[in-house]
Amino acid sequence: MKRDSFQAIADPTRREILNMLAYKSLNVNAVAENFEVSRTAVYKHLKILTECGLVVVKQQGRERFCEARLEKLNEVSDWVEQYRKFWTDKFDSLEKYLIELQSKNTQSENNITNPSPLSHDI
Amino acid sequence: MKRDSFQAIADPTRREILNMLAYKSLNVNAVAENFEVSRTAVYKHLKILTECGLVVVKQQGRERFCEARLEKLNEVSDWVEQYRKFWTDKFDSLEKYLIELQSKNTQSENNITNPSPLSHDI
DNA sequence: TTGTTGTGAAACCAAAAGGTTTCATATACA
DNA sequence: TGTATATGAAACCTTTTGGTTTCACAACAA
Repeated sequence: MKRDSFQAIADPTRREILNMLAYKSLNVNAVAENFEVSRTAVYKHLKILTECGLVVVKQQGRERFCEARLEKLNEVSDWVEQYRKFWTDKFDSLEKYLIELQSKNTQSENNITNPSPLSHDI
Repeated sequence: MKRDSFQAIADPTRREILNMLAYKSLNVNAVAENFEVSRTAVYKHLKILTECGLVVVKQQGRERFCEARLEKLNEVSDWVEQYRKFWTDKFDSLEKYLIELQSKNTQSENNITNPSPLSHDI
């Protein structure tokens, strides 16, 4: 289906699911209980979240526990943050933010992830 | 239609439009010229972006200049940033791990592409 | 005036999204 | 064993999405 995080979080139910799973894993039924819509509908949302990596599922007996992988949101964060300066009115704040970002980047220059605000990796 | 920013940026074409308008205003035709799809299709995207306030239109003669209002993205930013710790913490752990690893074996730095082996249990 | 340009809107279409009900099946438990 | 539970999948439906072609019209330019 080639879904991405942007599409996944466009739906308010899916955002709520992510919030619900942020601090504790729940099985499919437990997630579904929190919504008006049917279990099957929630299951489909979970499937979409799984497809784009925002949720992983771990089988445990007949239950399947859903776990949020919120670090996948960095794809969205990176895109949005490149425009942060447009709503951060005080230049100081932006400067501070950039400095903070810069220090992070230099610390990790020799490895793994591309820290560019435009990167869509991992 | 009660659209929100989350839905607006779910579409890649609309994200590209926003990027295009980030630093300069363009009239409708000028925006449309940059895309494969028809002017009418682009116009509809612009309408959606206008409806949720991410773009404002200023008439000038027979032309309508589209201006990005990227500060409206703070709705998205606020939501995403509340979860930043979920990937910043991991990143920190990875950094520590790599620094430790590098001090023992410098060659290993090229092999690590995914921080998931270091996942915290939440 | 006449023709060209920039734009909005209408009618239409196929596919995707989000939902439902129903059924199948594997696991747990009395 | 037999029954309840947790889940996945299929079939189906309606609305939304993203696109098209076509037409209307105001503003500009010759």
